[in-house]
Amino acid sequence: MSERDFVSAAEVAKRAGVSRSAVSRAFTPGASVSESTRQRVLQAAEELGYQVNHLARGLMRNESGIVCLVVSEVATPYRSALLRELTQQLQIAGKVAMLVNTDRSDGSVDRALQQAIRYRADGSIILSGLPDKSITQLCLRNGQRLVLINRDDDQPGPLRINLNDDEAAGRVVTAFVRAGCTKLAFANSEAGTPSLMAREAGFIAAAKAHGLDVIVERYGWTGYEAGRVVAQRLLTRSERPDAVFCATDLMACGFMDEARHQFSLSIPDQLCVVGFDDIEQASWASYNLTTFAQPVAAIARSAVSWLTGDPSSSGLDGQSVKLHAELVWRGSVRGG
Amino acid sequence: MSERDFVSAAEVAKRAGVSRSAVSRAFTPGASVSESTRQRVLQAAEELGYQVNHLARGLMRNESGIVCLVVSEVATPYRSALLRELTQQLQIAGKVAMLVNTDRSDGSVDRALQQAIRYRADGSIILSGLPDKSITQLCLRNGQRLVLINRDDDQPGPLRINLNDDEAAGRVVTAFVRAGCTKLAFANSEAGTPSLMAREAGFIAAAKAHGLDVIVERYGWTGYEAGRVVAQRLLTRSERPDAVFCATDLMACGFMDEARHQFSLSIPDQLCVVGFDDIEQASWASYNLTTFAQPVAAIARSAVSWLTGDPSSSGLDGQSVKLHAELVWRGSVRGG
DNA sequence: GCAGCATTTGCACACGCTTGCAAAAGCGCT
DNA sequence: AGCGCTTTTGCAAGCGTGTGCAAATGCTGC
Repeated sequence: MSERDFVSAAEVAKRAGVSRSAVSRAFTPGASVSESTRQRVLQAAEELGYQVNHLARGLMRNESGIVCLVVSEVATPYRSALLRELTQQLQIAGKVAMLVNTDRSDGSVDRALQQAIRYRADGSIILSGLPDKSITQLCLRNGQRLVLINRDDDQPGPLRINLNDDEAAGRVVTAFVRAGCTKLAFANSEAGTPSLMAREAGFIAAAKAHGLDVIVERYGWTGYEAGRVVAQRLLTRSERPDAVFCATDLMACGFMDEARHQFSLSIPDQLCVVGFDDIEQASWASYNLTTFAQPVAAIARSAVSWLTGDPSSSGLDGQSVKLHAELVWRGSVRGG
Repeated sequence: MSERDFVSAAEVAKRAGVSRSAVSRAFTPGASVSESTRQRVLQAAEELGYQVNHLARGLMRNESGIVCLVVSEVATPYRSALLRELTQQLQIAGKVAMLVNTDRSDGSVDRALQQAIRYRADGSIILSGLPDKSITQLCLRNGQRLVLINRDDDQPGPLRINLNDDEAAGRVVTAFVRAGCTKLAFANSEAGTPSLMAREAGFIAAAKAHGLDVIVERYGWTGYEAGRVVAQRLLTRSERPDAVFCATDLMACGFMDEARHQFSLSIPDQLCVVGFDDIEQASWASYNLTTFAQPVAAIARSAVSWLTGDPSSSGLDGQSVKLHAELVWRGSVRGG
């Protein structure tokens, strides 16, 4: 019972009365087989419960059909939404997703990519962290395609997908100004990833263009708790902000909860809030948060289509895609 | 550049001045190699950037190290938390997770399991839906191990992990009664999965034991929106419930938001609410929901340890594990 | 019936690895 | 040195598949 005994193409061949190559071809789209034998093979396969061994196929073809997803904090709303989108797109493209968790430790992403190489993945998509240069080289040298999402690394080779973070941040300032806010604050985390810093920089720059200063507070790792702590700090200042741009929806949720339940502030009357990501909770009645929608579907589509694309047509090298984050107006800013 | 050209064990062998078998053994824990040659091989491998080809290894050993996770609605808080736990445990156990999305369509789970077989996965863990009997047979016949989480199927073979849903539901009734509630309601979805139905049945039974009736309302698929709709229906009844047990935290969040923002009810003063799952949002200040914590870590541990366990010791057959959902007291019920 | 051609089929090798088996090497002892 | 024993090593046979190549088959038009 415990012994693993899969049915092989040879057995199917015998049952169908054809050669083993025939059954191989019957399962290879576009191969040279007559319709009659193809049917006979398929029938025999069905009866025996045969399934092509993708390990062996991958060994021969030198491409496994596996795409490795490297991600930390999978359980976070934005990450899991992106993950859903990616796996769906991959399945549609006939690939299969391999999921590798990373933590904050240094070699974590590198180990994930090693796994990818060991399974001869056709490519890897990195949602968190950055790979070491050496391992990136190793991947590329092996014909592994790499996609970096929202991690701006400047080495050539990988496809880099990013958003217009700074421009988006600029639009927040005009929204705040139009709402009559004057004391702007930015709630960031200490993670310091390029996209977070771009939002901060863009916000500050646009504020300066309006002649406004920005109070910046950073704490923790872009989660709900971090938002509460930052709120705690910002709202106890002598000069209390009347508008906050949070680097992340999760932080915005924490911020709003703290503002309401600990400081009894009313949103948007006394405080305007804008977030980023448009996670599901942003649309919940308790938050009703105006925020920027990450185009997760578009991100996934371009990642997958580049991974599965023809190498000659798309070019394996140093692409950079910039996508647009759309502002979703809800009720956390006055006068939407 | 586009050609995939991995370095093979043969090249490592040549560089290290040993036979190909030696390098194979150097990478196989517990194989018979002298420490000196092992070091030489490892060094050569390092220099060449060699990574064992797990496709070929899996082909030989007839076990790939892949475990397939079959799940729908990955982006849901409870699902993604379970997913995080599972992938972590799998990585610790030296396995790697393959993620397959399913939708509500019928053959969806079956297709996922076919993928698993094609990649000769060592086992599959099913978080959503139920496989067809025939495909289950196929899996088991192939020595694929199967784990079903919260899906009570009674066919022998797979490991079935469940919670004490009905007993838990009973404790909700005593909590409501102690809070002085008399008009009980149960907010369910139309999904009709065994665990949801067990919660409903357990709740009704315990209420009856207290001489109380329960109004049941079912709508949609256990999400936030479903919770709002059910609230809409329940709270417009002539005899408005003063206590609601929601089949799911997500539904509870929707329910609470609707109750507060559309019906201006105060929780827990006018309405007590209990949920199930203990998703992260349940602990957010806006909800502060008393609910049952799914022991996701324990679930993942038992699933993985059974999958990776010695077949002779654990026995491949018909295990059933029942785990305990712990009540987490927060502020959505009076008198916690 | 046969030449000429397109289509289909089978053979055999390759892919990169593991592992049983027997030969070789090391080692402690007389 | 020689024996018996354990450890290490290399050989070669697989694992299940894809695919180039040549042989075989089918088809068309005379």
